[in-house]
Amino acid sequence: MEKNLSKTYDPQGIEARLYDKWQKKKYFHAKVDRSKKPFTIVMPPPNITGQLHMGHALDNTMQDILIRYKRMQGFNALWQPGTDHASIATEVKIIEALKKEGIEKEELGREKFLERAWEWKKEYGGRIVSQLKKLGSSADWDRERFTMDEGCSRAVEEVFVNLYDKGYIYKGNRIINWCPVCRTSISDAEVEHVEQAGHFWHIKYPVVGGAQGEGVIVATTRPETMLGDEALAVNPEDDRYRHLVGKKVVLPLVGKEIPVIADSYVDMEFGTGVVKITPAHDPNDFEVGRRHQLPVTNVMNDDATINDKGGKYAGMDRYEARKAIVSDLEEQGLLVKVEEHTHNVGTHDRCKTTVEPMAKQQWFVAMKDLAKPAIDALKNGELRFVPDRFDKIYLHWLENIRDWCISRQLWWGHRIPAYYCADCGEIVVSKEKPSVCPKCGCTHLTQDEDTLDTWFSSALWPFSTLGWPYQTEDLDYFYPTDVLVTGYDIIFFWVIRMVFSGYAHTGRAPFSTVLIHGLVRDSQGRKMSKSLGNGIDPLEVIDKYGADALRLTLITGNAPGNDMRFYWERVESSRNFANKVWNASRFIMMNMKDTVTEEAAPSQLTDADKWILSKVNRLAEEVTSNMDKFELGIAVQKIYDFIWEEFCDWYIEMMKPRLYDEEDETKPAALWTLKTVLIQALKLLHPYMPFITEEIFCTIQEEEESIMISQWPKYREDWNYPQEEQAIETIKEAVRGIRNLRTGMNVPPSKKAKVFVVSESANVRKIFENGKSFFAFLGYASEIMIQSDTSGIPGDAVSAVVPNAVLYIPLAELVDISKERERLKKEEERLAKELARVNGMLNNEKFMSKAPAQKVAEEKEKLEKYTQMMEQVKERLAQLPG
RNA sequence: GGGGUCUUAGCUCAGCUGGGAGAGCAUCUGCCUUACAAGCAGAGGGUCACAGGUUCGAGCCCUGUAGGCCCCACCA
Repeated sequence: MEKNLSKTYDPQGIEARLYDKWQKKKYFHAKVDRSKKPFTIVMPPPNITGQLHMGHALDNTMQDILIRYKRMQGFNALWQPGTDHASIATEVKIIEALKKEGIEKEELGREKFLERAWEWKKEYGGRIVSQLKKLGSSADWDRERFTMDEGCSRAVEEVFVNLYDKGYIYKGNRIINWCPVCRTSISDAEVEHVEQAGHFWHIKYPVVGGAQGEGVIVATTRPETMLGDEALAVNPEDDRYRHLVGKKVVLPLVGKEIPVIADSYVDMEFGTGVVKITPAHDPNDFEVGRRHQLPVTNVMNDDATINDKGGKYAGMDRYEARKAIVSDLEEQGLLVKVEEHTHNVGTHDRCKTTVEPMAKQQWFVAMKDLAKPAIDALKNGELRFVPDRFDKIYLHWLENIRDWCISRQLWWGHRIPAYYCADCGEIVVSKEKPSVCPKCGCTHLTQDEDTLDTWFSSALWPFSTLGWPYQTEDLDYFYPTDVLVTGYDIIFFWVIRMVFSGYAHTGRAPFSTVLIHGLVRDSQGRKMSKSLGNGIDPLEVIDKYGADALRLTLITGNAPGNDMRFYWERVESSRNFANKVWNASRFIMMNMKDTVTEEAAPSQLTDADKWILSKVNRLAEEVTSNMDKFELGIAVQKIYDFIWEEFCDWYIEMMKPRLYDEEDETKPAALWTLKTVLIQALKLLHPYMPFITEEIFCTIQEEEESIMISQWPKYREDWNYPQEEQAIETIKEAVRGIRNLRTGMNVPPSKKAKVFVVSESANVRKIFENGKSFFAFLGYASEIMIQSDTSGIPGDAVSAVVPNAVLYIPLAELVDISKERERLKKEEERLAKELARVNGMLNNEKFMSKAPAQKVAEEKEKLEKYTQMMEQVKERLAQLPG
């Protein structure tokens, strides 16, 4: 079965072919099967507007690793994929496209606009899905869903009506965050606070009936809002202003009289201790206004220009108005002073526009009660974050949660299922449009114009995709899901909302573990962004180096929840590893030829075979344990090290003499071991590097269909060979000793030399005897002499001391006695240090009485080993002439 | 204002429940040894930010300090 493979691994072509095969074979598809345990992950639905970026690549690689791992472990693994309609992002794209055609959204009309949006979705919505496939994602595409498909929309209606009926959804006039550019309300989670340099304007409000020039000084950062002032407030404890409470002041420029009120909200220490109260444009003022029954006067239009309540300022943009107002105040002598002031300004996270708090009629979800089970979930262990430091972030947000503004003044999205009666004003919330008004019986009903926050539908994703609100088999079997993988940046937007929605509508947490990852940054640590132009396209990386290399790069050396930097050099080194795996496999297959390699009996295996079997056995155990703890980076590092160092650099090299010798009786055992260990390693590597492992597996294992449905390696007690492991480690040390000597003397590998191994231990001599052939090969030896004493060894040989043995290489013409002494002295020094440390511990009574017995035993063993080596070094030094 | 996190080799980072610090890249030396030069064999390089504490033992746990980053927050 000789195989011809190219000299380097070329992912191009292989990846597409294998992915097609997997899809055709339906390996990704999960069906309800009560005989198997389910393992479910829902994919965070990427926006239909999106293009694959590094964040997606990392997020989906992690999910694919977990899914492939569980699938191989025999779980019925479902990775539920789909896309998000992304209301505002998509709407903006459509508007842009229309603009290019010279069409305004409004003139097109709602219906036509939505047609355009669906067309757009049809054309571009699948783009990111095909990109995810390039990454190797083994999601169940047969189950692909869309947040606005029929089922998900049905779930949205169900939830809305349900929460409304229970009183959790209400409509009200409250302060919301308004984006004047997007012309829609946004939720608190979408507001980003950015520090900005501004001014603190001190304005004098004349007291009604007061003396000439008497006034109250108020400091504000936003003078334009004074047009909507309804009061001035002072702290009730503030002696400076006590006499003013109950009096009236004149609102400058407007001329209307407003009261001075006392409210403990006012901080006496800050500013002048007097606050202007603008109920319509500040959340605090809104609350104060409510307590004091103040009117709510909205002075702005939706584009943040001043409205007709603003008198002469009407029509001006808010910043123009600010300038005009300040200059008018100055003219009237009411501007007392201006200070520099930096403060945090709320901006819309997607367009960076400064949001305008405004009182408006909107729909809200009352959060307090709904948040409770989500808080308890963490405390009673139904839900956990990995890493657990995100617990606090989650809890803090939930414990301070405010009602969620869910209505958006957009067209693309789930339209709010509320209907208004034109005749009597009745509001009907219903899944179906009512034909008549239940109150007055008329037929003049119109649906609410607004749509829902995009996160309202994605909050239902873990169960809406499985059939909810219907009690489907899928829902019953696959829900609740197991792990949710996402970045820390969307805990507030999505994770929290899924959790409380899960409890509210299914009575359970939608998943038990949230695995959090960080951001992929550029090589300078900056966030990758379109505006900076520093983004690296994962598809470009895949084209150049392959999906496996990209995946390995994203997972290696990265701890959960931590950000990472992207370096091309790291992709290169991942690619190099792929190549290493490729060539090791190629080498093994080249040597297999027609040899039938049946399972070798333990008696046929050499020490080296048992050593590597034992190693791969423990590797499987450790990797499994790491993966169960979501330590993907640690797991893959171990696989990498095993394959490259133990398997390639040592084991394959050890095997070469056996493979090259046609007469060698142990050759079949060697081939069997090579193949077996390779396959074990490939399986462990498969979740991380699915393509290359599949390609090799299918070439070497013709009888098996695919590595992705093969069985995950399990620890086997019969592959545990501690003694053989020890034996090979001894020889490895000897090989290193020889190589060090030779390098020190600049002896090229082509110059072979005789090597003497001297040991008083019959056991050690036996170990070397057993490993003689590869020991000679690895140590560039022309001949190996194993003996119990130094008889016959030339006096001018160089030597190296290893545990329980001394090696001698007679290289008369190259030996430099002074260098030899220097080397030995150095070794003596090192051993002395080690001995001092070990003795220190063992002579420490407290250590002896308190340290665990195993640790004490370990140290005693070391003492023995070092003492023995020290003796050898001293003896050797004494032998040296001069 | 509150919270989190980081500070480990020249660079970027690992280091899982405390038991004598690792990787990749970079640097230096020698090798085209019939799987791999995208490779092999070696080497150098770290007071684990600083100061205390707990412990037989601390990169790891506790307290404080300094600096960086992030998140949350209704001082106008």
